[in-house]
Amino acid sequence: MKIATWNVNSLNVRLEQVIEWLNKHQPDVLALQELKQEQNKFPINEFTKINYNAAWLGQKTYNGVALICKDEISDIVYGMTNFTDEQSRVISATYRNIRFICVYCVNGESIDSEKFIYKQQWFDALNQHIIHEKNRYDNCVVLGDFNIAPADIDVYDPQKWQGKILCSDIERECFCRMLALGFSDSIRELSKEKQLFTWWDYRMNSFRRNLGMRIDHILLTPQLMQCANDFGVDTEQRAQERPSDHAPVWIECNW
DNA sequence: ATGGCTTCATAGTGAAGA
Repeated sequence: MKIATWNVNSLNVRLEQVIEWLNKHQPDVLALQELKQEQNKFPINEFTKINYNAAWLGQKTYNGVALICKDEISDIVYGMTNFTDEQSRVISATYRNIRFICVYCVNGESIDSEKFIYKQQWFDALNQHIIHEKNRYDNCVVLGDFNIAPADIDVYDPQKWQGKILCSDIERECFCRMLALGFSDSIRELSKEKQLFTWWDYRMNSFRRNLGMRIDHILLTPQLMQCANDFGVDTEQRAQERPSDHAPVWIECNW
């Protein structure tokens, strides 16, 4: 089974690239973030045309998440349990008896911002949601744009970013607490201690200079982690014309 | 130099992303 996640930074702009990517890579599941598209504008026909199903949660202008799957999707939950959020950031669904939780986590702007308070509250709610889902399903995947670089190795210039948004101790503790619920950071484990990035700022020629961060993650429960055998970050996609600032990230497991 | 670019929005002295 091939499982992928990609923050597409507007599905309106990137639809053609997403369809091409699905055709080329044929993942079983692709989690998308930042659709930036109203619920009723989601181009479901473009996905069914190439034999994919989808569950999505959109809104105007910002956020928006989707799960694109090769086969039947069931038990779709929109948003988080016990947390009312006007922002469309979470969708959960079952595919081949595995629970997939697609997340577009709060950015937070800066650690002295109001949005950073929201980020912390939001992650508390996400943990509760994950606990709830994990009680219902043995095998879970939490994947998406976490907006957290878990360690210094995940940052191109840790000195410059020390204590800053995406890299603060508070955020890294949030990430650790999530793993402590019973998940592995699959890309980190499969790549060992190798540095790799999933996002590069549009500015400063960041991609060409490889000034990036690893903020998109695929978290796996133990049985799934045990059968994970390959992974990749599709930097070719980030190198294309008019790319998203995030690259697709994928893992393969014998499931 | 706390900028640089991209998207969505509106016509802002923009807002937000990461």
